[in-house]
Amino acid sequence: MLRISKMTDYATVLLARLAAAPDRQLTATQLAAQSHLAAPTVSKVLKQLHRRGLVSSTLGLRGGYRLARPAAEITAAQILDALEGPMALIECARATHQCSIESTCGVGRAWQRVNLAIRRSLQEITLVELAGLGGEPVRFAALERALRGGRAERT
Amino acid sequence: MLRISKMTDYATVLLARLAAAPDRQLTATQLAAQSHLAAPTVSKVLKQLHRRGLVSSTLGLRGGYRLARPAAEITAAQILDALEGPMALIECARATHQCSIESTCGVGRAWQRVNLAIRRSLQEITLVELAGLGGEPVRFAALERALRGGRAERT
DNA sequence: CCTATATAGGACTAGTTTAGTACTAGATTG
DNA sequence: CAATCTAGTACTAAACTAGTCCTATATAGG
Repeated sequence: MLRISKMTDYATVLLARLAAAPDRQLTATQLAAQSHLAAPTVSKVLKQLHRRGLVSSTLGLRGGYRLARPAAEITAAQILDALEGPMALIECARATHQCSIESTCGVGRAWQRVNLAIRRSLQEITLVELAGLGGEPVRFAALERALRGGRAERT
Repeated sequence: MLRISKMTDYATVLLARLAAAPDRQLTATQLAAQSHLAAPTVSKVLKQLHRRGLVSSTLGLRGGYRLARPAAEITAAQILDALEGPMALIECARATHQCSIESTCGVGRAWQRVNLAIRRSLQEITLVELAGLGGEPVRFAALERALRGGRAERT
């Protein structure tokens, strides 16, 4: 199905809310209310985002969360990595792969290239675009550039 | 993690084997041996591929499987769809979505575009390339073209 | 100093999905 | 009619996901 988890989806929504109010500091409760999500779940996601350095937090009374850096410097790939770990379409594409037939099947290599292409495109999409703040829609030009750059060997 | 299931991975390997021997007819047992996979699992995947029309089969003694059409006419997207159903990064991107905050969050729309871009790129990758039969590696030019075509509104 | 409000971290549970197996039925060849 | 295939379905075990709860800690303010 090639899907991202709900948590990652939630994370994007929450980050988009934070991006829309860069100067303010929002609590987990506020974000939950804005997003119509359950408070404990929101809290969990924000904690994870903090752990991975995408948001900064203030403890105690009047505490809350805000983006750790400008929305333009947060990419879709970073969000995915933060919530789900480094993405890999198939096991073969991961660092420690052990495939007895890889030398003959060649499929792994092909998937790896697809994997890389998708990954690079996700690195070019920023939170600004995901949050719809840029005015313009997602820049597919960026996608193209990423893919073109990924083609190490010329055709 | 943005991954495909093992079954889909197996399907690709099996289809690659069939693509490598277009004139022959291979049994599930033979394919299992070639691929170092468990016979029942291979059988299950092949049955699914048959159901979705990617392979044709012959019953009875001397039966077996072969590709339903040339490898060049089987795409990565078709394989994914056959094994996992229509792909969608997030729930919002599916046909019957019900998201109370979609009008304000805008995130769903952005993911949908990413989704579409990936999907189109997968439609341009054929089994020939996945199986490594084309001589040339996966054509990233095709990926680019697909993405460029996906950009309905100009920048 | 004490309390209310926050985040931080971890443990835990229920539900769903995935992977794999087993069994029965039907088709074809010889 | 027997051997060898595929077809379909049902089932089980394991893994993952989503979500909740509890405890600890930090801060602001009375």
